This record gives sequence, C-alpha cells and structure tokens, in this order.
Amino acid sequence: MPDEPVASLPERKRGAGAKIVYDLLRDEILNLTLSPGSPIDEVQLGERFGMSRTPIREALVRLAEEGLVSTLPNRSTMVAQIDFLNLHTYFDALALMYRVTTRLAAQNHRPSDLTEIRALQAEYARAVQAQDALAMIAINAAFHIAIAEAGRNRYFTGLSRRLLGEGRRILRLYYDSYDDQLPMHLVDEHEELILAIADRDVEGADRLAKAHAEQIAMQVQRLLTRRGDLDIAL
Amino acid sequence: MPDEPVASLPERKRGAGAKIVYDLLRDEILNLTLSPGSPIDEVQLGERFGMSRTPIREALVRLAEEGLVSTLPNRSTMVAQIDFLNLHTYFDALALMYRVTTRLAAQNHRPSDLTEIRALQAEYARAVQAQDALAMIAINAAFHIAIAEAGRNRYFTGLSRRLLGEGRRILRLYYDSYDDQLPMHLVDEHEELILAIADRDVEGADRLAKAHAEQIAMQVQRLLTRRGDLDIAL
DNA sequence: CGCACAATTCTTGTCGACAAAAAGAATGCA
DNA sequence: TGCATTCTTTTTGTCGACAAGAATTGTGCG
Repeated sequence: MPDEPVASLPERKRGAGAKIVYDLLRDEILNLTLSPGSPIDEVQLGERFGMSRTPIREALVRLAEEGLVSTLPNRSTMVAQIDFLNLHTYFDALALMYRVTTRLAAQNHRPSDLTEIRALQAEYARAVQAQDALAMIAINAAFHIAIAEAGRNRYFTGLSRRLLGEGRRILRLYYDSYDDQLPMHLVDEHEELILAIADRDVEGADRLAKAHAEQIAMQVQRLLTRRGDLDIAL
Repeated sequence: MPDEPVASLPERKRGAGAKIVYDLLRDEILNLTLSPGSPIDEVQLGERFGMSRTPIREALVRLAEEGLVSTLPNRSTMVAQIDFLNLHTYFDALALMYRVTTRLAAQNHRPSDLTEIRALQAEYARAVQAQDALAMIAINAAFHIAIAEAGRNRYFTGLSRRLLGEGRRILRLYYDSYDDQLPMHLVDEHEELILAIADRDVEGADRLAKAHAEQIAMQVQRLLTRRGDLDIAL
C-alpha cells in the first residue's frame, strides 16, 4: 500500500494539480503498483497529495476516459481490470499499429526524429543490460511512440499511446515471470527497425514490424498457456 | 448563439449531470452548432443547464480528453479547430479503420449484429431520401460503429468512435455545400458492405471498405481544392 | 499623442461543506 | 438461527465561495 503522504511539494503552481495526480496515478497503474481491481478512494488520495478532492476527481475522470480506471455511477471507482479473455484482440490491434506507424515513419521521418528514436534505443539497451524490467517496458513504449510520431499522423500516435499504455501492464506481467534474464534479442529487433526506417524501406519496415509484434504476441501467449497448465496442475 | 436556458429538466438524477452536458455539447460541437474556435464559458453553461460549474467542468475535461475542445491552462477553453492542413492523415486513418473493422465484422459478426446494422442502414436510407444531412451524417457514424462492434475488438471500436466523431464535423462541411442533392450512391455502397459482411467474404469486405473510404476522401478533397480555387479567384 | 505601468474585471482552479446513494451494521421478527 | 428491514456509516456528486492568473481598462508620464 503506497500511501505515504508524499509531502514533497507543499506548494505547486495553479492548474498543475490535476496533471500531477494524473501522471503519477497513471504510472502506478501501468507499473501495476496499483493492482487491477483495487478500489480508489478520493479523500485518501486527497490527503496523500495534499490537495482537495476536485483536482483528484479531474485526474480520475481523465483516467476513466482513457480506460485505465472504471467507475460505477455513485459507487466506487477502481483500477481497470486487464481483459485476459480478449487478449488476442489487443495483439491484433498492436500488430496493425506497429506496421502502420513503422511504415509511415519510414516514409515521413525527418532527421531529428531519428536522433530521438536512437536516443531512446540507447536508453532501452541500457535498461535491458541493467536488467531493469520496469524501465525497459516504459522506454519500449516511448520508443514506439517516437516512431509513431515520426509517421506524422496524430490518429495513429493516439492509438499508439493507448495501446502501448495497456501494453505496459501486460508486459509487466510477462517480465515478472522471467525475472532472471531479459531477452536481448528485442534490442536487436529494434535496431533493425531503425535501420529500415532510416533507409526509407517501407516494405522492409512493415515486415519487421509485423514480425516484431507477432513475436511478442507469441511470447505472451506462451506464458499464459503455461500459466494455465500450472493452474490446472494445482 | 444557442444559449436559451433549457429549463426542461429542473430535477435530474444524481450523477447524470455531467453526462447530460457532455452528450449535448458533443453533439453541438460535431454538428457545428458550436463553431470551431468559439470560446466556452463555464458559468454561462452553468446557467444554461441550471447546474453548478462542477459537472460542467467534468464534461469539458472529457471533451478535452477526446480532443473536441482545447483548453489553455488558466485561460479560456474553446471548441477545437479542424485541422484542414493535415486532412489527408485523417483519411489515411479512416481508410485503414474502415478496412480492418469491416474485415473483422465479416469474420466475427453474429446474427444480432446484422439486424442492428440493417436497422441503421434503413434509417440511413430514410435520412438520405428525406434530404436530412444532419441525421444522415450522425446515422452514418452509428452505422460504421455498429460494424466495428460486430468485429469485436474494442481497440478498433474505440478508434472508430474517435474518427467518425471528427468525421461528422468534416462531412458536415461537405454536405453543407451540396445542400441540393444528397448522393444516393452512398446508400448502395453501404448495402454492398452489408452483403459482403453477411457472406463472410473477408477479402470482398476489405475491397469494398477501401473503395468506400477512398471515394469519400476524393469527394472531400475535390471540395476543398475547389474552395481553394474559389478563394484564389476572389 | 503614444506608450508603459497600475488598477480593475473576468475567468478559471481549488477548497470546504452538504446532501444523496449505496454499502455495511444492527435490530426485530419468525 | 435465519432473514428481512431499519439505521448508521461511508463515499460520491454537487454546490457556493474564494483566490490566483490573465485580460482589459484606466491613468500618468514622456
């Protein structure tokens, strides 16, 4: 229960309140610090952040609109569940998003985009080497969002943000089970993606992105079926 | 200025306030009753709906998250502008969305989905025959959202909602210029889509959806270039 | 007459308080 | 003891009020 009062910022700028709460809550939800289904109490959050319920409420409304918390009318709001039953729909969407954003990036990127993407890739490799799963997942999301932004289509970048956000929760479960060795080959796949984008090789980028997505989907599916076997064995 | 006080519902259920404001404002924005760029005053809305600023604010936050209003911190919030310069990105996204949702609908639909879709199609034809552009646009959005729902992938249905929402504003501009004759062939195209879905003809549905989207994009682009020519001619 | 600075107004962000729902506890009856 | 009903408590939705920025007006000086 992470409810230490965070008395770090007794003074804050006007209008920043909701954003602070939103950012922190979002991160805690996506990192599974707040487990799915756990209830969210507004007054408790108010005490924790040292502010009134109003900005808390605004943050919760935004999280609800984003699908990260679900709120029953006149009843408690809680952290949204992960829909394991329809997980394949998630990977369908992810694969298509990877393909289209990488294609567009290969077409429309500018030099500054590449430096941004390469910087994130460096961070990513560092996180993998440091075996920091949490950082790795967050940077992975930032990496693909940067690619989406290089594609210059705000509808697809919006979709990327959404999918990669939820992806952070799903991948977290995955890496938690493999807490010994983070797979280095994902770094290489990212590297190939960058090369294809830099070469403006649209078809190659598409192919790599598709393979990348399918590989991740397969890994996660393998994990889930294995977990299913374990459950049955017990 | 549509600010008559709407004293229709002096009593309302608890928790419904924000939804009422959200639904009505969203509709007014998408129907261009509220023109892009026009400022939104919270207290004025409060008087209009007969409620405090708090539920108004919640509705505005949700609209902002959806991209329908843009809000400068500590300054006025206003109806979001339509980004005409990057209109092609919209149609790129629309085409891909049409294709994938129609494909999935052909694969995954159930009988009840088809009755729903056919009902909307009947309404659509009625609106076209009645030359009711506003209803036609709204029903068109509902029609494609129903197809997306039949595809059973909530990420794509979410994207559809978003794109078709903005589409209502763009198409409104289009039909406003052609207020003499609403094109009947769009009804036929919808009919073909339904047939392909019912036949579970995935490739056919894909092809039709792609053609449908490209046709709309071309029409709108033609309108815009023509408007551009007129502007230059003046 | 023009420009910079100060005062005022206006709008938004935040707060504390109150009331309605719902959940939970307690009581009464069979 | 079990169940239904009432009462209490908890939590949310709404309200009115206040204060901080920003925009606007007003003023004085060059």
